Amino acid sequence: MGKLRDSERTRKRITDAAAHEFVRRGFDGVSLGDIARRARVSKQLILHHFRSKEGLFKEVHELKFRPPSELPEMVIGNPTELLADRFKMRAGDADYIRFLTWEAASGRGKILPGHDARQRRISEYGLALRLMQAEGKLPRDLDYRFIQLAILALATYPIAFGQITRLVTGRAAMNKGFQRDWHKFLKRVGQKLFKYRLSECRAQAHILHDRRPAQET
Amino acid sequence: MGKLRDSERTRKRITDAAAHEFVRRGFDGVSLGDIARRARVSKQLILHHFRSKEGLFKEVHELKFRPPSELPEMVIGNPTELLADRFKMRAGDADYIRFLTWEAASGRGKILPGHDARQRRISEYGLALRLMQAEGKLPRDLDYRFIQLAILALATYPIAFGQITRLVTGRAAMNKGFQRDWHKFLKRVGQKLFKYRLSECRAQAHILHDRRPAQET
DNA sequence: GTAATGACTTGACGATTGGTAAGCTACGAC
DNA sequence: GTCGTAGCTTACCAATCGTCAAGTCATTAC
Repeated sequence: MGKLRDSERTRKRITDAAAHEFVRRGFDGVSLGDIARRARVSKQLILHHFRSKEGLFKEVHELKFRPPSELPEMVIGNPTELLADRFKMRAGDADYIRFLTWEAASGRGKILPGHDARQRRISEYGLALRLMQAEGKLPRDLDYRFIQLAILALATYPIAFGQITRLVTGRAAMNKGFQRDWHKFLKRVGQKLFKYRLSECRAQAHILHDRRPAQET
Repeated sequence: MGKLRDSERTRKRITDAAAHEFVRRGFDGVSLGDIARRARVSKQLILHHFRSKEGLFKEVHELKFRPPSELPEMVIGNPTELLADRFKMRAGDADYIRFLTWEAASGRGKILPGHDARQRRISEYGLALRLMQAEGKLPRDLDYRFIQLAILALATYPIAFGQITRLVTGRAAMNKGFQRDWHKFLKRVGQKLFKYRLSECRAQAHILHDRRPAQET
């Protein structure tokens, strides 16, 4: 039964509402009053549970938008489907992408919330790619970090920059038809990019570069 | 010599300051006071010249971030360098990308400022790509609109999502070394993707799809 | 000259912002 | 029971938000 006072429940009500608002209008675009209204709670109660608007924001990030550091989800299947798979994941998590987009727009040089966990997660994925290269499942003439960045770019951009996707393709990024077609497109791109071809391997052996990008600016 | 009252000059001062602030902190993150301080002008004077904050924003978009509809810049050279060339352009226009990122984050479904000019510009580029397909300079098994979107994705994403680029590559998107390496990477990707190979052409002829994406959601 | 225009200043406006202080009251431990 | 803790409310706050109104003054057309 519902207790009249249940801090956990109200905290969840607040963070849910906050996540919804932050994703849609960004930190500066949302007022505590907006969140309070949506959570059906007084704004002072928000301040009571989370010390400030900033505190609420950090908590929301922690709860809703930090990658679950436990389950690794590192199931990497066929290398030619890396792109398409990643896009399918991204398409199912539009809110997260929106969050990342706000972060990208507003965060010039600021320290990232949850930096360490994210760094770890990303490095793991990069490591998996490097392993595939070592096994000959991915071309070796491409830096695995850049492959990773390219995967994220192709999987994320159409959803993040929905206005561009609409201008270019005439369809919304959330349109099911578009997502199906883009998925197919990425599969084909993945084949062209990542299929292991012995002939190419030999032909491009001379441009194999082992110079790895420096670690810092 | 400087006249004491020169509307054109002060308007420029204001729009310059506004562009700077809007790009860095977004519409909601900036107050008229901020802009006024940077332009060294009273905020009431801003309202005098542009009717409102909204009006100022639209004017700034018009002046600073609308593609110059005159010069076409449609110089498309070697198809395998489409990606790399586009990235070089983007890298030189970081402010514009930042502007696009704010737009992407905040503009869910809103009508775009300067929609028509942008639509025209983008369609022209798409047309150029289709022409290259017809001439056999680009693979025909990829929809030219998706090629266009992929080009924009790979050219824009690393700069727009600077925080991700840093996590993945360890370098800032504005780092010259990164830009050089990413440019080289895109050149190689362009070769793998867009080089015309007769053998593939024959092999993949059966999946040639003429079903074009529908025009609307 | 002088009058009109419009660039610019001053001073305030009501609303809303994030945040504080103090008190009330439901709950759980005992 | 009753008592302390903590969830929650009420009543404020100073600051800042975008905007308006009225006036000053430089410039220009005549």
